[in-house]
Amino acid sequence: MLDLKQIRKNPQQVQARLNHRGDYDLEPLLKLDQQQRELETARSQLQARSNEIGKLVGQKIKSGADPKGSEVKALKEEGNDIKAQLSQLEPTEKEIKHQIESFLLALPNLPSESTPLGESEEQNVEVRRWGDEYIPQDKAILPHWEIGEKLGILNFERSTKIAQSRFVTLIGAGAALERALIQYMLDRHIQAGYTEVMPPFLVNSASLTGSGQLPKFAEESFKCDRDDLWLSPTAEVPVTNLHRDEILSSTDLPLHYCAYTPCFRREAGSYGRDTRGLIRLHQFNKVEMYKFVRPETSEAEHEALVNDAEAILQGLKLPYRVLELCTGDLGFSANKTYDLEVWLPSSDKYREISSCSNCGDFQARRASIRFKEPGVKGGQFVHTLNGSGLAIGRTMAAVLENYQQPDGSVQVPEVLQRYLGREVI
RNA sequence: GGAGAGGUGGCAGAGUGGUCGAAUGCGCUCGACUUGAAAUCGAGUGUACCGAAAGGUACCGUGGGUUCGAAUCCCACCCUCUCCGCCA
Repeated sequence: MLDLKQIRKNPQQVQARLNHRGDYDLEPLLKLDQQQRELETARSQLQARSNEIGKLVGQKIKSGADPKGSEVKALKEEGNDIKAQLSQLEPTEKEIKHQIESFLLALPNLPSESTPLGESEEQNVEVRRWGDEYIPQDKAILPHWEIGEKLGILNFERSTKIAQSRFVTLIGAGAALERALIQYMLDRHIQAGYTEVMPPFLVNSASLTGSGQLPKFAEESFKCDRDDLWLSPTAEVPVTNLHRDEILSSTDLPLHYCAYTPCFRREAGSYGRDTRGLIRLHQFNKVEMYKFVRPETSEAEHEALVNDAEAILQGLKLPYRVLELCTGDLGFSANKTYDLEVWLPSSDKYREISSCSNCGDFQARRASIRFKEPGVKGGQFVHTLNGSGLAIGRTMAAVLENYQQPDGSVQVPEVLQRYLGREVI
């Protein structure tokens, strides 16, 4: 959520930065804000008098005045009069406040100053590449779903029977490989100082609002309708809300978490895209990294976060590149994002496997997560960062494709061998 | 699902119609004492909004209602805990 005070103070500047992201008009918000403040002034003056009357009546009666006498009666009448006026003002003000709130909740984060300008992914900027030497040279490369089905470790067809399309069942070595990837990633991040958490996979509406998925992206998540619970689309949601409505001590910061969770996404509007394989499923596993940090450290923490995600790909010897997203491609809550794209030889291109975002104080404002310096009055919002480290299904796809052998088998990456207990699948 | 208890400041916990934004304790901050620390003593210590300031307003789970006046009374809802049932 953006800071209303900042918008009020520099409307043109905020508007200009929002324009880089899309079509947003702050005019209605500024009008509502103006109205709200006028109403608030009028209302609080009436309330002040009302409070005064309340006290006066109490005093008079206590000091022996006749509760039914004319003096007290006059005060009560004035009190009733004020109440009548307030009953006009209050609902109007409340309604306007709601409108302001809804408006603010629908505005995306402002891009950071350093984010490249652009309208779509075409304008994303490649920052670096790694692992060219590991790109397979073999021409007869099969897509991962064919490799998986041949080896009998992935089954899509039967999954439609169990659930729908866009689900997969992992079998035998496939299931084991998935587990091995999860554990390898968690172990590596824990080693790097992240604290593992395993949160609830169902989250309530307040949590989704706190991290930025609601109200705008309700269509993206599966909902358990009778319970105000949703299937979490990413661990970012529960982990953000681990500290919702908290005032942390500055000595607790930074907080570095990692979490394995399944992720559930409706993928509404992506019909026809990536219909085969592990790339776009309604349910997938992911290991997520998440940081709560002091504002002045968030940029450095962001760079470190990307490096932590890269470390996994490097460990697995999977070729990848790092992109910085342009303003038009930035996610709703992010002010700056690096995407990691892994090499998928079957389609002869890089595909997103991790997204590492700095959200600044955007989520902290929504979820009310502050920190306080001991001995200093007042608190300030933390900065939050999140990054996939990594999406497991897509990593599996990359491993199957990059490690496939001419005989149809798949070499197990060295770092996974001790988890899997075998060298070849 | 059934029965009961309860939701108050960073935490614990008092408060059942008026000077209650809220006792007390803990914690925290500052000061005194001390070589230093502990202990002790003293002072201070919620959040948000409006305002240049003085100051004002709101907030005791949420939303309504009664009243001149509500943390306190009434209604509805939500949540948490305990016991029973069911269950991995």
